[in-house]
Amino acid sequence: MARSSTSARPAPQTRIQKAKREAIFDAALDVFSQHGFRGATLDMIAAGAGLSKPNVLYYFEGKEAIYTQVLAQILETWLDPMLNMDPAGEPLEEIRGYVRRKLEMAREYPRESRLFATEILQGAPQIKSLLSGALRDLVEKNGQVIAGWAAEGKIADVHPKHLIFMIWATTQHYADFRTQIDLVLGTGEDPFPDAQHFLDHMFTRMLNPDT
Amino acid sequence: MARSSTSARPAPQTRIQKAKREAIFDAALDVFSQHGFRGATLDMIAAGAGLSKPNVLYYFEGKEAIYTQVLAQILETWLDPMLNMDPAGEPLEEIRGYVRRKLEMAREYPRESRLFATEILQGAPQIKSLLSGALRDLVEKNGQVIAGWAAEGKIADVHPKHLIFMIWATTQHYADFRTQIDLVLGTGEDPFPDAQHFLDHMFTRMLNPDT
DNA sequence: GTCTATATTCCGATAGAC
DNA sequence: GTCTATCGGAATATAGAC
Repeated sequence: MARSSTSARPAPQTRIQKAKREAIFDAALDVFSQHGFRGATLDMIAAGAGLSKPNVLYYFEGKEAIYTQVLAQILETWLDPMLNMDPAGEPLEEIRGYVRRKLEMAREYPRESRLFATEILQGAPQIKSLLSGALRDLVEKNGQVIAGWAAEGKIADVHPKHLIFMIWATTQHYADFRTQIDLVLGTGEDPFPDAQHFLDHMFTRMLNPDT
Repeated sequence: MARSSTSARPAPQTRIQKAKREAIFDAALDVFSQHGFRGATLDMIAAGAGLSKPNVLYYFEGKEAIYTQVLAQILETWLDPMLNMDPAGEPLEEIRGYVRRKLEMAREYPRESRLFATEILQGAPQIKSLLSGALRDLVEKNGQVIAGWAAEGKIADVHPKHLIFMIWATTQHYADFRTQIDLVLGTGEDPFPDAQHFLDHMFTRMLNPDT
């Protein structure tokens, strides 16, 4: 009679339970990123996970709990482990490397990008504090590194925070607006190779201190 | 017994009817752009328009009809009257002018931008044909003008379509991700003046043919 | 743990009085 | 034309058998 049966829902214990929770997570990411929170239904998530609806609710307290936990999970990989400029590094390489990693993220994790975009578009009801806290500090810190490089003449004199916004906008665009890009390009081809080359070229031109 | 009472809903006739339809349109744009189609409710729209729910349904055939018509309406001002490069114009001015007008649109019509973004994020179910038709042609045409300028050495040699994507991404970002921008900047200040100057500066650097 | 059946809430749409 | 009241379907969540 120690510590069992006290919590409302089981913490992941056995391998099987963990696997099912992950299947639900994955299906939920699919559904929420495509339809938004309100547009998603438990039936869709259950079907995607290969479970019945009540069985999904055995593992999670409810639809909102699933959404909150999925969002929290993706923020760890999204907000923003890659924004970590080394003041001692080669400035152009540091920034271009960040652009490359962000574009790689957009390519590999488009569902996460779209879910994040949906959350922001709707006013970031669940992650306001994270944006004004941890993310703000991260932008402040890295912005100062960039400003330092500019002051030393190692890169062009650009507004650091808007540069970061521009990197976010241009890279995430290839995940969030992928539908539009594919339809406008018309070809069935992967836009990322061209995008990678284009962005590398453009940020190089923007940051070149010698012009 | 000529032509009355045949259509299911009244076409806008009197001034008052037209005004109420516009009030509904405006409220619907508010609600749909913030919550998406599924997240919006007729009660929200009715409240925003100052009408009862059945009264809203007197003027429109249903929720989906409202959404479709609002979307069609905004596309006229959004997709994309500003993308009209003059081959005989000054290249840098043509492109910078387009950036400026797009950013101005993001500032003046953020609801339209967000509704459009939501529609694309969810796979553009209603406007696929428009994207692969009219918009695709527009990008093709203007892309060739830009490519011509690059071939003549009047601007740097950049990938024209990805340049257009970049303009869309960077300008719309200030409408669609405004919540994030405000929280990250922390100050309550309008980000658009800095954005305007920053983007003008950056696109100038990107397109300068002499480097 | 997992299911079928069902309770409950919410929302789009309609009926009908005025 | 506009309202109150309500129907009917959909979706979240629960009950209870197995």
